[in-house]
Amino acid sequence: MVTIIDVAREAGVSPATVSRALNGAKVDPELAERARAAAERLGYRANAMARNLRRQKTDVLALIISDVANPVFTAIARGVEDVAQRAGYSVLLCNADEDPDKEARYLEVAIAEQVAGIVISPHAAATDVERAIAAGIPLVVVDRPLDAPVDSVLVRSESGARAATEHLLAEGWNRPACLPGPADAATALDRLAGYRAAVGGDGVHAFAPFSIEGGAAAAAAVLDSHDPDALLVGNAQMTLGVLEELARRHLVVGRDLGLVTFDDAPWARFVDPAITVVGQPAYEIGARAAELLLGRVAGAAGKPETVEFGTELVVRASSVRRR
Amino acid sequence: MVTIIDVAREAGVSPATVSRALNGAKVDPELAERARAAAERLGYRANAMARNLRRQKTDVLALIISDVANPVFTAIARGVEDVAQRAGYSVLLCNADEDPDKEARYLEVAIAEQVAGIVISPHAAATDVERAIAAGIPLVVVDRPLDAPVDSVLVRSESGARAATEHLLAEGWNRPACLPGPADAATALDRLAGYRAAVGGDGVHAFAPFSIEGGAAAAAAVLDSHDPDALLVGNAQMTLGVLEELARRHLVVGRDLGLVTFDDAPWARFVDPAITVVGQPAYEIGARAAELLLGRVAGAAGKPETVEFGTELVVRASSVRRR
DNA sequence: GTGAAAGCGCTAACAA
DNA sequence: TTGTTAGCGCTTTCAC
Repeated sequence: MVTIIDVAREAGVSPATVSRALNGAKVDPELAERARAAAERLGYRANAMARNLRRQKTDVLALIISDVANPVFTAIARGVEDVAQRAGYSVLLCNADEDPDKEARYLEVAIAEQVAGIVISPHAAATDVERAIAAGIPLVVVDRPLDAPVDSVLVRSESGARAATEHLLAEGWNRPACLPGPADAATALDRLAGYRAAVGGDGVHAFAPFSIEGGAAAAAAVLDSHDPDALLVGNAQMTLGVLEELARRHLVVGRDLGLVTFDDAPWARFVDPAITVVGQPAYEIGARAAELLLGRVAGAAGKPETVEFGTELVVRASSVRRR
Repeated sequence: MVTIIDVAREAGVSPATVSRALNGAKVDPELAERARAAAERLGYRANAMARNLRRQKTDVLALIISDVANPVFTAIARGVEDVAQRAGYSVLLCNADEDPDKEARYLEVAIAEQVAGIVISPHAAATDVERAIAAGIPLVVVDRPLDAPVDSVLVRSESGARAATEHLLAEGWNRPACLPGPADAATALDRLAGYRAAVGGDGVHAFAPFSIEGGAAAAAAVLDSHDPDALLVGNAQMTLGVLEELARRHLVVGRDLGLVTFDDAPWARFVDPAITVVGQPAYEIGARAAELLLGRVAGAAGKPETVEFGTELVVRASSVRRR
């Protein structure tokens, strides 16, 4: 490893001067040039660990998302990354995989690595972020709210679910059921609440994980126990499982059953029939979260802020009753 | 921040003893317990930067992938993560987004952060990994080969493309065209070569980026200039664009046109018609790459190793001619 | 087995 | 402006 001392020796200046030259502080142009040339010649890369240790801060943000396979989160990641990149931060992407243990482990890693800030989509509202806060690391929550006073960038899931359900009812599907997701996810509960507001009662629902298997299981559960004529599904992953289960039962979407799902996955337009979705502005959510976070990193004080984005109902064939 | 010195003071022992106790070195059980209790009481988290600086190594691997939105790469990521996790390493996931600049930037970050090792799916065969190698950081390439002597975990794209094309021909599609991907990606060239071997000539092809837009553009190009009756598509993202373009032209897959694509995306079974795919063992690729890398991290010497996985043709409706 | 002390590579305070 | 020096928090000799 070539250190700043090697460079200093090579350039015939002091390590401090090399450091200043490479970090854009005021240095005699001639010496700066010598330092730069020497660094180049030796292929010098500043050791980030040493620098960070000394500076007591990093230029790395951690983004802990609940599922990389979910297109919503990859879009959020893009938003976070673009904003962070532009501000000179790199983003450490961590995939918690809807697993609270993994999530906790990544939080610990983020703290140990002393990241400048954390964006997290917590698996459950009870996720413990105390240690991060205690360590003085700014933290912004996305997608799912948290039982803690932190900055949040959320989506009005409830009104989205309500609008979607009303749309189903208006299309003549009179017995919609709701597959909101896992019972410990706040967004799932919000969706269920919106659904219930629209049906004007308890309705029918089945909790299940945000996964292909979860979707299949939940669909099977409501189809076995009740006789729904439409489904409101919590996310795109689940929808794949739902489609699988429906195919198994020879049920045709748009004829036997109406379908609306959360998340406008890129493939939603191409399945048969095309799927009506409740779209979320995922990229913007990520970007806004990163902006909020960078503000805190820069020292912005004040109460935790909550930003809420609306959803957009994109009507396609799956929710329109075939005549 | 609570440091090891605070803990030492609290426990009435020396910092060295605390360090030893917390890292499982030989310490008197009684003192060890006191140290552990004090650490717990104070909520002590070892500062990873300081530790790494001192130890001159990290327990973080970097995984630089070309596109998080591509299900193949998220599956690879899972494989890498599972193996790394089990060995006590965390994985820093970097999304190069098929952008050589971003890719280079992440490589620099990985070097600066002194990661223990790097798994990378390089955008192009010319990607420069010299600095990483010069810095002594072990590196394993996945999915796409590199013009450098490094460990690689690859897929036999050529034979996969060949088998897929032969399948199309056998199904009676006599004029298949190939949309292999971008001209600077080695896998794209391999796929083209396999296709050409099967058609026994140059055939028809159009290069385009591995993206939805790329797929649409490439499909438009071959449809405008030639009259193919089948398409072999380079990846799942592109296929979404191809489907879009075909819909725009009112061409029906399975009737007007046969279709086979690389990558068994989770949605491939559900689009209309279900898509015949050349599946890759993505998870295993990631897992194998991580194993190889950890071997090198642990000091395994020897020539660069190349592991090749086969592909699997999964025949669905899109390539079967409707009667 | 334990503690004192050195030092990883860097930057910031201080002197010159 | 530049160089010298101290020290970020940790682990690891080296004495004891």
